[in-house]
Amino acid sequence: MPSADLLLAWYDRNRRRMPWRAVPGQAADPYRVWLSEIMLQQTTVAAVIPYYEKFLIRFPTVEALADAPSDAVMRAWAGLGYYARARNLHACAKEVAALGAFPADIAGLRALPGIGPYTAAAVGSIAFNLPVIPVDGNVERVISRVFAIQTPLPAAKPEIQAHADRLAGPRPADLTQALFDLGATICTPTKPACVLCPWREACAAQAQGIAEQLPRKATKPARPQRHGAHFWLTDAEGHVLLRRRPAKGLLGGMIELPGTEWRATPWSDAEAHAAAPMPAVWRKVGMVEHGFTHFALELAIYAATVPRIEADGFRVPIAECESEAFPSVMRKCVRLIRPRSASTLRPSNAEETPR
DNA sequence: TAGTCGTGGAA
DNA sequence: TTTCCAAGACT
Repeated sequence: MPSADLLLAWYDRNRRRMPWRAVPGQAADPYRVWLSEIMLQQTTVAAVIPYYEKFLIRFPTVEALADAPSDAVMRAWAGLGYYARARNLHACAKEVAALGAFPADIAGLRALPGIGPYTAAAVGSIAFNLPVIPVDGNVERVISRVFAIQTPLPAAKPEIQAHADRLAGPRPADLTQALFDLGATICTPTKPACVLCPWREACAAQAQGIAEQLPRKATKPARPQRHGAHFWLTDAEGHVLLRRRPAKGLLGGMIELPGTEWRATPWSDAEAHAAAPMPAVWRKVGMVEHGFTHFALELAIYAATVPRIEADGFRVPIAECESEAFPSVMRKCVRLIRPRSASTLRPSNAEETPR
């Protein structure tokens, strides 16, 4: 059985500094812990930091976030991905503001939008010092190795959770962050630094020499290819036509150039012209490629200028479209047309212009 | 429960 | 180049 005290001693010597972490000895701010945990879902620390800093300046408290217009939240999140997180973040802030404070128990946290079993345990342990262990990718890897679990993921999750639960106990906030740090710096996916590991003596995988082969994972299906066409339509006054995507589903609530559906077969020029927002002399500008988690996307980009735009959507001055809530794939499309816009690729710091 | 849902950097 | 991966939630 691995020793929590051993891990905590290692943590006290090696704790990593991060913008959302409390200074040793001081209480953590539940708002900051929660905000960081939502952003860190399936997202690297490096990608999160600039967004976290920006959110904290723009929305210093959960009340400020709750009172902000939805479009301001989506713009601030644009580029970070998994946009349902931003919608749930805003909804959660409203509920917490109405409650007066974050719930200090697992059931109360779990009932909030965007907070699942992992995040409830993470916020519970880090912000409220509840004796629980959040099981994320790091903890899955550490537990799989320490106990030499051969069951492939995701089937092994219950087994891993059961082992993790038994580790809970002393200094919950530090123990949780110690496990994160161990997984991030020592017990890494490839080439784990077992020689430096505080749990080396207790690790079954290390004893068997199979640490790097764990955790085992079920093979994933191949990503299909999809195709679409999107349109850069400008008018004589220097406006461009944009659209807001449906509130739910892929890139829900985000802004896009008007376009076709994304299907398995490519769009011919004739098909694309027929699907354009309005008749015009369309010129093919180029192609944009983008990889999503479960499919690869190839977009043909067409451009045209007309005297007056008459189509569904809304028009914005071309120079101001940088501040729109574009997901990355759409920012790539815009960059194809306006190469200079690359400097504002991510994250957008432009002023908000509520509509 | 198995899919859906982004992104960019590392391997 | 392609694949893998990162502090998962929701349906």
